[in-house]
Amino acid sequence: MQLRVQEATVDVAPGVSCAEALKQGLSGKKFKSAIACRVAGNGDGGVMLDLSAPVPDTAEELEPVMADSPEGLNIIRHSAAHIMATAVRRLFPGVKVTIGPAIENGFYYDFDYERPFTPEDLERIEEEMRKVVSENQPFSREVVSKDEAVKRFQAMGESYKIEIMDDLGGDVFSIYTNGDFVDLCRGPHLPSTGALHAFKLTHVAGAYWRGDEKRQMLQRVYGTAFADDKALKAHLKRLEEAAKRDHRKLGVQLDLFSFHEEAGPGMPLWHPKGMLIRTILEDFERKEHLRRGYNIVQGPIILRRELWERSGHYDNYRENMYFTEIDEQAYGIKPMNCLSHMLIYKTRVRSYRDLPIRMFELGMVHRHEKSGVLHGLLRVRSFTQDDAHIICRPDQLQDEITGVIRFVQDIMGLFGFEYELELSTRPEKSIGSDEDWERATEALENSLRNVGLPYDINEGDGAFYGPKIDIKLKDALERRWQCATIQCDFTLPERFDLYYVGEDGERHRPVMVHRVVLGAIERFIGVLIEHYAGALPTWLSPVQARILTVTEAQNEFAAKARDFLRAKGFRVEADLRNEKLGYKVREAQLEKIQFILVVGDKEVEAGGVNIRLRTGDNLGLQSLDETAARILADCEEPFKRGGMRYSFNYSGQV
RNA sequence: GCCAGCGUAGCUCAGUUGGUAGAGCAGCUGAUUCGUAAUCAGCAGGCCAGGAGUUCGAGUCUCCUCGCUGGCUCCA
Repeated sequence: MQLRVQEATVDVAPGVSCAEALKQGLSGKKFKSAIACRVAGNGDGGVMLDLSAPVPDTAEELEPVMADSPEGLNIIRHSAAHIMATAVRRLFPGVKVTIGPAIENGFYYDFDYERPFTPEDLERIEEEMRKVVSENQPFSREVVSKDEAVKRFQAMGESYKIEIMDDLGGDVFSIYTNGDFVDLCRGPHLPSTGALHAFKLTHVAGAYWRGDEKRQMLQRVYGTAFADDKALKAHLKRLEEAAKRDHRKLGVQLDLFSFHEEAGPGMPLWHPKGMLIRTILEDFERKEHLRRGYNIVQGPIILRRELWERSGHYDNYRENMYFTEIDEQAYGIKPMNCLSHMLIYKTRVRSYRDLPIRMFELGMVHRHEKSGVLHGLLRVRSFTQDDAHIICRPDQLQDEITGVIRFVQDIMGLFGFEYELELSTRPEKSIGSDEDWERATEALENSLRNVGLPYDINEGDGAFYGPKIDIKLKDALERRWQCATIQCDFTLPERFDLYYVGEDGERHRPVMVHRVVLGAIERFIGVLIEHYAGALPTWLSPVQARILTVTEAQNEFAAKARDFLRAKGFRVEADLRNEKLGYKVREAQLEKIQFILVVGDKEVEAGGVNIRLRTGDNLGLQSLDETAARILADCEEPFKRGGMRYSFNYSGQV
């Protein structure tokens, strides 16, 4: 039999182990870091082979899997999980293992043990793992009948593995052995434990068995592993850097917002600079909604409880709502803005000619989120949605959804965000006819296709009243946060008896689309801060420029220059303190101010300023007019960049 | 809500085996008038998250509550 490893051709005997085949292939020196191999060209695009398994006779070509490829990293990390389980079983007799997959940037394994693991345990486990690695135990694969597998796991007391097999179904299972540890596993793995070169355990956490909060809480141990030490160190360094971009840290440093135990958890308070960012963003949004044919409306923060009963929110989300009572009347503090919008719709009879009606509200809502989920600005209890409800005819649904997706596309492009789209379909608990669901899901999917954006399908993850599209952004640590969402709703128009008069003179039921673009302003600003590491684009910066004097002799001119720029609408401060220039520069730099304008005797004489950017670049002496032109150009730059569907003309001036 | 960890001055942190609270930065006062990331000196600043307990004595040990952090679950 002949095996080809990329350019290298190796002759191996039939039935030789894959590890041996790879070793021979590698002697061609083409794939120094290959850790596994794959059979290519066998019809279904190739299968991963375990290195310890014999090469099947059908094999023609072997493709190397490089250690630093996504596939290779998965193999390394999943093998690391097995090695961790091996170590844990040695250290903690009586522990039961459950599942241990590779995940983004690492791996974990869930254990059932009599007590939680401590950070000290983590160190011991890591140490024991190093021993397992140094023992260089080969991973070997066997395919056995279910009866045989059950017998073996029963003997080891591994009841979870049996439950997994029952859930998976099937008659035969592959099991992997290294040393005395046997695990139910699909594979593949490294050839042996000694091939794991760089790993680190990071933290322990509780996790429910099968992700079900009613079931056993297990101990999850997280770790990370890479092809080599250099890559591992680089990853840990990245995490350190990411921590510096944490919006909670920057929020304090830049004096944007705060939380108070006295005010209540999840209730942000906006300081002047943070509120200025919000104001600019909100102004921008109002303009963008108006130009897209939305109407701006506003409803009250509290509405009578009966209304929430009618909408179904009282039944479904009572636990997460705040209530109050006034004059013996029960009120609910709104967790959503749609009810007011529907009441506005109902104030008159609407014709088919009036639709679609798009109502936009920067609506402050309150949701009593579970205490454990709160996270800085990214998950709060009091927040403002850039919410809109589109009430339209069924035949308009598709175009309306497409319009919203394009809107989202524009905004995300403006900020240079990468985002993920998910289409969520009908959940088990839901209301509405099959026909409605199909039509709406199809409208959402068609729109996604029309716009040509890639998306994932999240089966059964829709809201109970309709399917939806979610747009997710990443924070500094690459955790995903839902921002924009587009949801179809057949229920509320029904419950509130919304109708329009059609061409035929009859009453018809409209469809309602709930949608947010930024999502919650709070969350969006949190993600923005992390995205830009606090250095916001000039149009959004609370302070666009600061004028620094070298000595007090220039204070008069500096104040004039400040007033000149302010009169043009820019947000400018003057630092007239009796401090050294270097000190003032440092402060401005730490505050991430884009334009640092230095004024000394030379500049006063020339009637200009010396421009230093936050990048450290020095643009030299510039006139005040030239300075104003530069600030403006900087404001408009993101709007002019490619990829935008509309040309904005917005400098963020307040 | 669940599991674990943490909570000392506005911020970042130190605080020996339990013996009565400390630094840097920020703030205030004064001096200094200075050219692109920290001028010097002085002053002030704390119910050690809150409560209960153990102890002659608790920032240090135990329990409860609150809050924060990392996960899990949830997210209309």
